[in-house]
Amino acid sequence: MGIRRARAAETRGALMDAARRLFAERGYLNTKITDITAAAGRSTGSFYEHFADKDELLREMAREMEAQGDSVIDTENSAEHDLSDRQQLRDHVAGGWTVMRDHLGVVVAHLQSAIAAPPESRQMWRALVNQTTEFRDHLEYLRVRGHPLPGDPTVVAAAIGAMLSLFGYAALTAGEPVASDDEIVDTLTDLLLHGLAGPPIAHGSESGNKSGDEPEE
Amino acid sequence: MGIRRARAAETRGALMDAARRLFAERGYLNTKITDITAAAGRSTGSFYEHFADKDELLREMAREMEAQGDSVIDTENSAEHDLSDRQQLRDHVAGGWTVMRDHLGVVVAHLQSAIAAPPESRQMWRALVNQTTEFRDHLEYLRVRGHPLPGDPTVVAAAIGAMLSLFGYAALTAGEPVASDDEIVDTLTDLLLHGLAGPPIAHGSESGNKSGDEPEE
DNA sequence: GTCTATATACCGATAGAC
DNA sequence: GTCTATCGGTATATAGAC
Repeated sequence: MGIRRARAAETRGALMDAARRLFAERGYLNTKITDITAAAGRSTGSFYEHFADKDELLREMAREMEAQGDSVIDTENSAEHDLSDRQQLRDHVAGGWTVMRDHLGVVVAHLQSAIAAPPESRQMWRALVNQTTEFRDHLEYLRVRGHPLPGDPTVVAAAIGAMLSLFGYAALTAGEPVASDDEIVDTLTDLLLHGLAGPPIAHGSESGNKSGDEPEE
Repeated sequence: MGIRRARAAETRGALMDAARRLFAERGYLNTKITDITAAAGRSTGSFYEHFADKDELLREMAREMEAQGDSVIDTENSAEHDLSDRQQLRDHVAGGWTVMRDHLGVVVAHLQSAIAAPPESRQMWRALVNQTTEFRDHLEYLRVRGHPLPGDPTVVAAAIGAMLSLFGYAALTAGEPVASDDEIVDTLTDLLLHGLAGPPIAHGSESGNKSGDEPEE
């Protein structure tokens, strides 16, 4: 491999690394292309040798993320998942949470990009549905087996995706941690599994929750 | 009342009406001040006689909305609400849904504005917490009475707020209705009340009704 | 491929006539 | 208060030297 190509790949990588960091800090919309090149120690013009625009850069970052084996919600295709089983549901929630943590820049950028689009483009609904196809399949699997669902699987999946996306965005950019990762995953899992009514009373397990953390205003 | 003042109020109203429509269609971020003035049939400079900038216009729209008696989530201060009661929970969900429908422009603008801000500003988390203070209070009321919650009331309320905000945004801008309003409200209510596990086999409230509803096999 | 310099476009905001 | 005209700042994208 020639030196030129190595240098090129290096620049490309430097740009993407810088973008990841800046997107997580300042966000996608507020990060200018000159910010990225400056942070990467390259010139403005160099950017366009590798990407057509900021949007293509984001798509490349998403491609790379998924190539690493992570996806936005979950990747398991087994489809034989029982989301009414706490452990399996928790695995899904935890998986999504981890992805958001580890790829905060990409996730932030995606959400900002989708919501900055004109509402009439319907982009947000499409994004939500696309993000949750696996989840919807699992719900349909449940329904086929006679399990009662709160509503149409697509709608339920989208609602859950909306919760995870926006809550994740808010909590992971909140500065001080809202709670520990485990607490959050447990909370979201229990909320999604049994709702506010709580689990059927077998032995009235106390809601052993106590996070002395009070996020103010 | 002088003609000048009437004309001024008229302009102000025309600008706000145009903004409401444009925000709902094109969104807050994509609507330029000149778009608003053009749609209102006024000149660019006229805008600044009534509002310092687009942000102040939005705040005024929000003020007007709340002055009409609606708020983003709910306005009942009774605080003696039992969110584990389906009817009361449904009323809250339906209330929030109706507000989003009737003030789509303001709601769209608020969400876009909050999520377009730099993540480091922590604005989204603050917005979520502020939007759901009432809800959180109701949850704390539940907890005090010994009802088990999925987690910290602030976190649970924020998660629910995130779901309603983003799902509402997506569904109400999806073009063709995702489902009827009643279906959506019912679905969200049931999801939030009993989760994916579903209600204990014979739908009782939280009473000692024997549960044991777990999908077989 | 990378750089510097710049064209282009756009939008927010203001000045000043009426 | 409303208008027309314009300034000033800023970001994208390109041109052309190296």
